[in-house]
Amino acid sequence: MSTAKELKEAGLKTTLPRLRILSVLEGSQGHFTAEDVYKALLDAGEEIAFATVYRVLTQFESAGLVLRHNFEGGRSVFELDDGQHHDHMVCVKCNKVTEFYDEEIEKRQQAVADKHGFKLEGHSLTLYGICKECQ
Amino acid sequence: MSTAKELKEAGLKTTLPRLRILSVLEGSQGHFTAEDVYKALLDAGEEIAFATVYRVLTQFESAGLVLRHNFEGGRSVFELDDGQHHDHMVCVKCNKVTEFYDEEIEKRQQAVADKHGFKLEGHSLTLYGICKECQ
DNA sequence: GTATATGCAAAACTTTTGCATCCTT
DNA sequence: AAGGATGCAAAAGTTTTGCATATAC
Repeated sequence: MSTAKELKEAGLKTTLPRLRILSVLEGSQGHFTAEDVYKALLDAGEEIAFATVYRVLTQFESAGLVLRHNFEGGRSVFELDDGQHHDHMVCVKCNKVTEFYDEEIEKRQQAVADKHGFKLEGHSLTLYGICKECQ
Repeated sequence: MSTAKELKEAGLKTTLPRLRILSVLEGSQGHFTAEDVYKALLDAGEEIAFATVYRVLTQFESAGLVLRHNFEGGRSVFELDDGQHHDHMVCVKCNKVTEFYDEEIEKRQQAVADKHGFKLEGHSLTLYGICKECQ
């Protein structure tokens, strides 16, 4: 799965800034604010404009390549969308983000929506607490 | 449950702006952006500064009188904290907010946290979709 | 009277946008 | 060559803050 191909399939031109941002998102952490991405590129010695980071992340979101989350704290957090839905646990001390998936929770959400005649289109579930390492 | 008493118990002086904001929050809708509160007061002919609305809401949050939510859309939403925990369904068309509570979801969240050695302190669950009226 | 709260304006932050220039195809 | 992308700077939107004045106790 070449990153260039991913861009093509999303209908986006293969440009250096986009490839660089994609490669950051594919890094180990998985969850990034726009600033995280910007700094990661600067640290790697790669020039980029902050506005471009936002524009590209927004395009990636529209193209379905990236998910955007609004955790507490006011800043958007972005992650690659691998198609596997999951929810998040965020450590309030170190900000580490851990993913999880619980079939029963998913089912109950749908049941709750159904009960209210609400047509469910998506959801956001985030657990806040202290991760094992920070306790 | 006089509102003045609520303020006293929270350790806050009983001032007119605070009483007015409290009375807005006690209104029927239940969920307000800072702007909602500000406009409600202006519409009622009561002068107030936008900064005061934010300051008071933030104080109320610290005092445990009010909960602050970060739904999609970037603006904070505030509601009185009546002590009864609940989650939210937000209509993506009319922005109406409906509350719900599901015991099973709560339990599963704790179970997920336990499984990861995560000390759960809170959570945020919001369902997005189209409410009955908007369909 | 003293401490605290408010109003106003300005600042701080995050995110978006206009426009000239540059790059991809 | 043509359309779209980037960089820069400025704007927009939300929330916070400094400071003089006003208010609660």
